[in-house]
Amino acid sequence: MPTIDDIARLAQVAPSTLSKVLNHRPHVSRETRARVEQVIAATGFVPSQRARRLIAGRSFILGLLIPYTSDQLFTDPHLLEIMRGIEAEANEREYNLLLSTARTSLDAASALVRLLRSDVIDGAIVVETHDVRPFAETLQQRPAPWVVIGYAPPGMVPSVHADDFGGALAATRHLLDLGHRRLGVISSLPRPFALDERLRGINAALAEAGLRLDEHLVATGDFSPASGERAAHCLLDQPDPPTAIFALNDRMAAGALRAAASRGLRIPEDLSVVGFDDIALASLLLPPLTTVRQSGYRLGRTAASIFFQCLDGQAPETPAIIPTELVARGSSGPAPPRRCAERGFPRAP
Amino acid sequence: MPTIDDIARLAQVAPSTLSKVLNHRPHVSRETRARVEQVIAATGFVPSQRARRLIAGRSFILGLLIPYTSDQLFTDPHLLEIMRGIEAEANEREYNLLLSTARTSLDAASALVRLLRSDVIDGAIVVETHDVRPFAETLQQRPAPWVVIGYAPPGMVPSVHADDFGGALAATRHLLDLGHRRLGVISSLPRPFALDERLRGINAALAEAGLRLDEHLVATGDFSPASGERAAHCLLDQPDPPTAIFALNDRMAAGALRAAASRGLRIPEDLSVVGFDDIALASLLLPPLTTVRQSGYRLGRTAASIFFQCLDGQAPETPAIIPTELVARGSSGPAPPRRCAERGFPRAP
DNA sequence: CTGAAAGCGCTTACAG
DNA sequence: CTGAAAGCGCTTACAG
Repeated sequence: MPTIDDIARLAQVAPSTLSKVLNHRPHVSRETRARVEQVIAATGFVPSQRARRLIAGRSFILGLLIPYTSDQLFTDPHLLEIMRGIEAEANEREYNLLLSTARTSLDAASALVRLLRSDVIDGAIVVETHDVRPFAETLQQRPAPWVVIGYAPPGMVPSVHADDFGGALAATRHLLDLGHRRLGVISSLPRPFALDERLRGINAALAEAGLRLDEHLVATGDFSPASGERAAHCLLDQPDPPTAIFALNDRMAAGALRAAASRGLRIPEDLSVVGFDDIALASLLLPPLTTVRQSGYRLGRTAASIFFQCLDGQAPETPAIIPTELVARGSSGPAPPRRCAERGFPRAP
Repeated sequence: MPTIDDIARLAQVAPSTLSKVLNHRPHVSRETRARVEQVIAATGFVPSQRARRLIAGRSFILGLLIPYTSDQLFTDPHLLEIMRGIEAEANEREYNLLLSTARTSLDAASALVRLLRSDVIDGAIVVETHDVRPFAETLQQRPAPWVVIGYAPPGMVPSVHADDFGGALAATRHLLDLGHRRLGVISSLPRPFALDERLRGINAALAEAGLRLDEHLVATGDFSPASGERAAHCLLDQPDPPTAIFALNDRMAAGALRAAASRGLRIPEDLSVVGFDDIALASLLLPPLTTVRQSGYRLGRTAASIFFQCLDGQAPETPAIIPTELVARGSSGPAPPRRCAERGFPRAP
């Protein structure tokens, strides 16, 4: 690989002059600049980032830290959209994206500190669905700009998250508009902040209608379809079962559809089912799942934008909240006239 | 951040001696080493990678290039498994992973050359489902080790791919064992190499049974569920329709299930459906989809391992072929006794 | 064994 | 405007 000295010799200037041209700095005569630019173009010379970084005192690399606790995250195509969003923004700043995954948040946090210490990256975006405090604590060893995609305690770190509250509010209103009055919910334990927000949204919508959530109608899963199936059975086994089930993620909603099918319940005639996330699966289920969509791309892009604001020494106001959108499909419909002994009638397999 | 000079002063040695300790080099007395190591531990000093890279003449960063033509790839959770596999291997070599996506192969190829030219990365793994030649040509501008996950012309570049042939062979044998004799296939146009291989596998299995693929029973989609649905209808509209449909990816298989449902065909009693990939969706469909699983993690890990062999100057024998596995689920069953006017009987909505 | 010097490929003040 | 010198933070021969 040719160095700046080689090219400078070719262009018959000093390396320092070549450097000025390379960086579009003033104090170079028109003619010199033209000649040098021509040589650069002819040779296709690109200065070594390695040397540049040493001088700049930074790496121009943004870390993306992904703990994948319970590998749930990694079955989530959403993440790829987030990456694309981050990359789009990073490219504009001539930053590259470094990927680091880890099994737990603690592993991710220590990987992050190592990357910062050895100055491989200038800072990071952390995708954290659970608790950002391990990161905050570990990062005290080596402070650097970082941004969380997810929920963080106020003032701890800049963050971006989807409008989980608003999405759940819209979905619940949708069911209320369809005449549903008994709403079952499939939540999870432990419950990430995002699900707290979704539950808040549900409660707010119910309150608007003068209703409140029957705590017997809140079942618990672990985000997996199988757990959603079990939870749906629990709900439908109640003496006064719900006419609609709102599963707080799509995968559990898929399980709920399956539970309904095994009981011979028609969707949406006998039971409405709503999910959250709008994963690729959602539109492929039979019937297609009504759900709440969030834009991973915008989450990523916004997170990166905030990161660069921090890097520039600004203190952006966060959390930034990315809108969500109700996508009404075939799995939700008018509430059945009377819910009673309709469930459980058998059907040819 | 403290530099090696700071720490050397603290430990009362020359920077060059500190460097030796840091890199576990000989010719340091036992006592000096002990003292220096203690200071390093106490200060938590980690040498700057930036300076190291300048000297080493390499970046210790491996690029991962992902063209996402038709964004099909990006709805594929598979990709995340590939990343994890690559990262696992890279970590052992103390390499970091740089992510670069691009809309087309050409964009990706030019991004790759730019990354190489500015010595941000030492080489790359390219996920290419279509044609690697644009990469090969562009890379002549700046040769570097690179490995393809996908199919490549022999001798052009080291590559890794799944055993598409074997997977399709196993799936077809499975259907033949169940008594199916008229097999419909949903393929695509244009057809990536992987699908050619899957078709080869189908033909090989049919040949074993003294059969051959009826070309009227090969329909064409574009990998999307909607296209699979259309293609399935075409197949089922034939005068002598198939008793089993092998869609060459899971998303089209999901479409085929939907087509069957809309015609009132029971799965698998009236029609068997088999997919390929085993995406998360597959086990959630009703009935769960019989399909062929490939391990993204192993693909990634193997690709990285081959990359490092290249980096070490070896010439690994490739393509490496990662096994696939038939996953028999509920969507495939014994062939119906006689296929004739069974299709199309209506059903309560 | 230990340390002073040179150098990796650039950029940044600073003279001329 | 132009270029010689110093320096970013390390490592690598090379003396001592």
